[in-house]
Amino acid sequence: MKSKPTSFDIAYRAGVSQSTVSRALRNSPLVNEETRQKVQAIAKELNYKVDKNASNLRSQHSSTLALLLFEDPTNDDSFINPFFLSMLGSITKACSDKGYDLLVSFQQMNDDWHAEFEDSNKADGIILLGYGDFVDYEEKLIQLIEQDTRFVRWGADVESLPIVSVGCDNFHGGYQLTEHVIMNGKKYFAFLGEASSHAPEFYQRYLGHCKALADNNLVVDKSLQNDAFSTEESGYQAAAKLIESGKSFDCIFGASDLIAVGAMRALQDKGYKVPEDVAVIGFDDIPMASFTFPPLTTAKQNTKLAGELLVESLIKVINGEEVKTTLMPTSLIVRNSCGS
Amino acid sequence: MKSKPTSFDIAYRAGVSQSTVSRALRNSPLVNEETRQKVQAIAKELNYKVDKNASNLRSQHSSTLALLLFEDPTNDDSFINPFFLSMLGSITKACSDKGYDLLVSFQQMNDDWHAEFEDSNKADGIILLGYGDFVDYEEKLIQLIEQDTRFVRWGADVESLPIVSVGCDNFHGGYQLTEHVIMNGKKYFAFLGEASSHAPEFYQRYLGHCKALADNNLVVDKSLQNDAFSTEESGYQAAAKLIESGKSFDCIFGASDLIAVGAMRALQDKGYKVPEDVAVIGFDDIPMASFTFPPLTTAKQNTKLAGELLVESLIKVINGEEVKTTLMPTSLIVRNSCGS
DNA sequence: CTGAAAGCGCTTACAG
DNA sequence: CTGAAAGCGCTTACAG
Repeated sequence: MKSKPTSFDIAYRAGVSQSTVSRALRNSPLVNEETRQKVQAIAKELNYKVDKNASNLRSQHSSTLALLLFEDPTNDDSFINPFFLSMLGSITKACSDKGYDLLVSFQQMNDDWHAEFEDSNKADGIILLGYGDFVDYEEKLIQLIEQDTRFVRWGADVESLPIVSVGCDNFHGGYQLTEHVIMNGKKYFAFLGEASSHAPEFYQRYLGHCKALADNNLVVDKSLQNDAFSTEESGYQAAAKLIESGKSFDCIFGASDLIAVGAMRALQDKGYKVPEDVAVIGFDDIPMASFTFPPLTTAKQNTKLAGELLVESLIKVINGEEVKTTLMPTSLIVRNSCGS
Repeated sequence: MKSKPTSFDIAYRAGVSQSTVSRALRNSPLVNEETRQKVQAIAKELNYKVDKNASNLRSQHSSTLALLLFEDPTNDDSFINPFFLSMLGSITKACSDKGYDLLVSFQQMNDDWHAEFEDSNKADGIILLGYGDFVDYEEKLIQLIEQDTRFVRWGADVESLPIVSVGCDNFHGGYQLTEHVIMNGKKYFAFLGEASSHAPEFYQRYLGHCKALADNNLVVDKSLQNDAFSTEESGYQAAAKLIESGKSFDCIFGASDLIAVGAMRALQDKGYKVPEDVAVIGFDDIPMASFTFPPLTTAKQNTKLAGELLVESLIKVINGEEVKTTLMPTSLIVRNSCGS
């Protein structure tokens, strides 16, 4: 295996100093055009690439962003939530566009994630993506702040802490979705998903949902809210429990599409017709939402835009620019699961 | 912002030399147990993390793997093929398990991907994942070999080159799927997907398909094969063209699930009943396959296992161990789109 | 078991 | 516009 060329090899061939090679390669204005061209030609010929470890070490930044995906340990099968998977896709694309490399890692919620990447100088900053008990999560966020780690996160705004978040208007999404189903004549809503400060996104959706009910003179029946976390299986179980309880309802609002899909399956297994007997609505608009039977009405979170905003915000944080938390709108996607 | 501690800071506090700190932190057997404990305690207290840039530079390896996702530029919307997305998920998990970091990047098929990651010492090796015209792709592979880049790839075996691949038994998968539908009484098969050396995976599926037809005394009608690449839209178009041609057929074999899903939609838009009028089968078993209506019969490629094999194989290649190309079995997933 | 020293391949003041 | 030199923070022979 021939050893890789260094900037000294190029300097030697070009008849200039190594410093000049370094400048020429980075298009420094301090270098003569002719020299620059010669150096670059030789670099190309030798298939030379700057050693990033050396340049990062010297310049103390890495042009690399880290993505930390974390999940609630309760969900321990090996599949990533499809919503986060599509975020992962859009973040990867956004990083390429901005000229950053992306380091991806998984952490369990209970791991000790002392921002290993940033501390070890492998990344300039971190994007946090995942669900988990927010109360536990908040502790970690505080640690990150104390360590001066530069990061942005996906999720609801955390008013009590100086954190840059990018998230969706969950409240409005929940409101809009509920209102739409009310227009279709449904009156008795069940909500599947934790509605507490342990799950702020779900909670906001629930609050929007309740507001829509109240604004339409409908009653919020607390006993029709069952906890569920974002998996199909959990949605199935929660819906099954609801059905067994014997309470009557004509719509199930799944706090996420995965929950809604599981709920729909539970309903159909028990002989209910969707949407005639019970309408079902979800949240996220994951790819499979348009393929369920009937196709799922949901609130779309724009993952492409979210990925771009997350990356752009983090780059600004790294550069010390001022950045504000962004609240993206959701869009109502009407399909057939809500009765039109 | 306080500056990060270095190994010298720890050495000073521990009253030992910096070399000893370095050894203690890497659990070298050359260091006294007591010294080691003291050093590690201080490191923890200062929240010290080894600077990876410096250690990689010095030791000339990085404990990082790079994943190069490439796509045919014809598919230029921002969504990654869901099959690769789930591979991405499993590769990420496999890397964490093996103690490697993962750098992810996108490349267009026509980019100059001179293994930028490896050359720049950011990664010890590369995993190649994507579809594209294989003839173009092969050129790139040859370049990588010439550069002594360590890599493994997902896909069909390339017999002519010394390359480690991990892939599925596409031939057998195509055979098995076709045979199953023949059992269900279908006789006139259309195949949507390029069947040539430009797309070896699809081609193998096609060949397996043809063999199954021949073994069952059915005719292979070449005019019922239409090119398509792996998007829903392309599948829709190819199926629409097929329908317009007026030829008769009672089964469509989509070379991938995405193609099959698009074809199913085209059939239903034209008033055909699936599977009564026309059966549809796909390949991959992407998440949405179980949610289409009717649910799609397909050949499952085990992405979890694939990710693990890819990572393990690459690590072996990096360590100079001998590795062979792996051919994973596919499994027939029978749902309702094939008539039982 | 420990320390002094060299050096990985760059970038960047500093001097001209 | 260019070059000589220092130094980023480690790892690893080498010597003891």
